[in-house]
Amino acid sequence: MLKKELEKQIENILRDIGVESPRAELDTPAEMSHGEYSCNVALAYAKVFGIKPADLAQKIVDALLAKKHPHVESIEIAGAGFINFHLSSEFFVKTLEKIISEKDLYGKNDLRAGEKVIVEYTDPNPFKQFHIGHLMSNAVGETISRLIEFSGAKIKRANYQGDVGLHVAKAIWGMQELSGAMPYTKEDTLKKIEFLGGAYVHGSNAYTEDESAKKEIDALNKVIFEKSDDKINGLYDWGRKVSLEHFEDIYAKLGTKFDYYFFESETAPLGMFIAEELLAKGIFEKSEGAVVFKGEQYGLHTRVFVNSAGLPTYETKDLGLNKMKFDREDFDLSIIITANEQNEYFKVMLKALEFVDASIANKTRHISHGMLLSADGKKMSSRKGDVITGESLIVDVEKMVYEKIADRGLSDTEREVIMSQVAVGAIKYSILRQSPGRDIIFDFKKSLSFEGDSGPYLQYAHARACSVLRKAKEVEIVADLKKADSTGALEKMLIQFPNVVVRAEKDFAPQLVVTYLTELAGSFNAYYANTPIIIDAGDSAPYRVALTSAFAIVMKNGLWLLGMQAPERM
RNA sequence: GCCCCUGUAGUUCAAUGGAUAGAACAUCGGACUUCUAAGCCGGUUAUGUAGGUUCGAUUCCUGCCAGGGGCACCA
Repeated sequence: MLKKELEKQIENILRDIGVESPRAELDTPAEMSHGEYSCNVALAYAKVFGIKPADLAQKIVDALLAKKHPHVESIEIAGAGFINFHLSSEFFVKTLEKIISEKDLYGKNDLRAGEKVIVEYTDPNPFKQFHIGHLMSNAVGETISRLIEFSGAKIKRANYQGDVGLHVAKAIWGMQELSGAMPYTKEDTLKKIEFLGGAYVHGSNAYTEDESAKKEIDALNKVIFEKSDDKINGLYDWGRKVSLEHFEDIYAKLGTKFDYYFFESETAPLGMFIAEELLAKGIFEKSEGAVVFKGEQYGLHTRVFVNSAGLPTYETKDLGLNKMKFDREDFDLSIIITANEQNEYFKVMLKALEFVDASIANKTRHISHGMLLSADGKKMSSRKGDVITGESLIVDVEKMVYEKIADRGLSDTEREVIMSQVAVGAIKYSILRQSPGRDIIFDFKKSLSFEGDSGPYLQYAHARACSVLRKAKEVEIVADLKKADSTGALEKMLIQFPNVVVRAEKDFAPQLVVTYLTELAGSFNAYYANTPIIIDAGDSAPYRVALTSAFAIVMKNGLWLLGMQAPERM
């Protein structure tokens, strides 16, 4: 890699003039006129020599020029003492060649070669609705999985679902109350899901509003956990199955394929075993009839691991879950993605996990996504039933896309496929455009807008490029990089892709990919609007077609990283 | 009360300690006999506050102000 070679060269020069273990890092300047790479070592080390940064920069540049790298066109000193590198047109042509020959592989790196990583995300609960929060977890988790995969690791996608616990008791209590309205087996999934959702809301409201219902639900929770009543078991099996089948439909649409499914009903027994061990060791203690972990001694807070009824809480199940993951495979890294409201909780749970197995705890990392707030800044809640389900959101956006592409001359099947791809792209973009962990103000109208900064903007640029490539084929123009135009903004953007991927992967920052692709699409759109690519392009046509092809590849790879499809027409 | 997170343009968001803080929406104004106008070109507007560290701070540290989340048997 050119970047590393240049960094090494600069470090050697610094060492020659007396800097001990120097570190030189090339940056990508925000301003294109500053070249493709810039270096700030002169500013950092000027004080060591007691000279002006510009003078030190000159020294370094002289040494660099004495052994000039063949891919460097020119080196200049700018600003307070930045060293800016302008790369040669041969370098750009070579990179474009590389993009076209590597195709889907372009932009990959080997930072995590040989590693095994597990990412847990989405985590919807059977008996409850799949709401927009799950959509967010899925979008973030899928893109982080793909970034890690693109860095050479073997990735396993895991989904952890709460099939036991108080929410199940609330739902089953509600099912019994509303049993008259229970859909027949033949009726479609949506009806069943609606019924389940309603049952949960009913049970949840009763739990807070009606003291005797609360007692019944608490008792039911124990019955469910012990599987001691056949009739309840029947309701349980029905609800669980309906939920899980529904979830699979959504995963398919979102483009996620899970390798492992974990259920709380499985993690609870292992968790209980662990909790008892920790209690015996004195790490956990009894308090008011419950088993608790006092986090205060580590600057955290106390949490209940086994409640006074003797049932495991989420805390204990999580201990079992994280142990169980490492029983499956020996992972180098385990990532858990949840909403940011669980940040403090995870600190406590991970602290407790240290006492179970320190190496597992050290390899486990919690990443949070933000909460979805409605336009008035309030939290959307599933307990009150005013939730927007994942499904309804996707369907609403799909309808809009369907209308929009009515006059594109597409077949019905094409139209349906594109509708879904663009709708999912629009939703994922609105989630991934900002840094994960921050709340998202979800304004329906804006999030569903296809103008400007949006998923469809990226997909549209890609579809246009594909359209150009189809045209090129039609008029028999073969891509060829020999007759290069002068290097422009589009070429400069294209060669940055691998650097962006590395940064995004290191920081788990998908928004960097989003921002980059948005700028890249802008570059292509401007190029497209101002440059004849085929018609009236004369001798330049083969190069311009090749450039268009390189753009389409990078855009497609970038969209893949974000978990979005790249339709060839729309 | 204690702990954590966040304050950037009218609004929604970007910005690995670096150069003139970058987009989009909104708004106003342009271009089109051409390969997809979900597009292109141009105008206007921002780092909560007071200090500190640094050659250099939106970024790191401290105080204050404002908003959000968490803090015992939900997940």
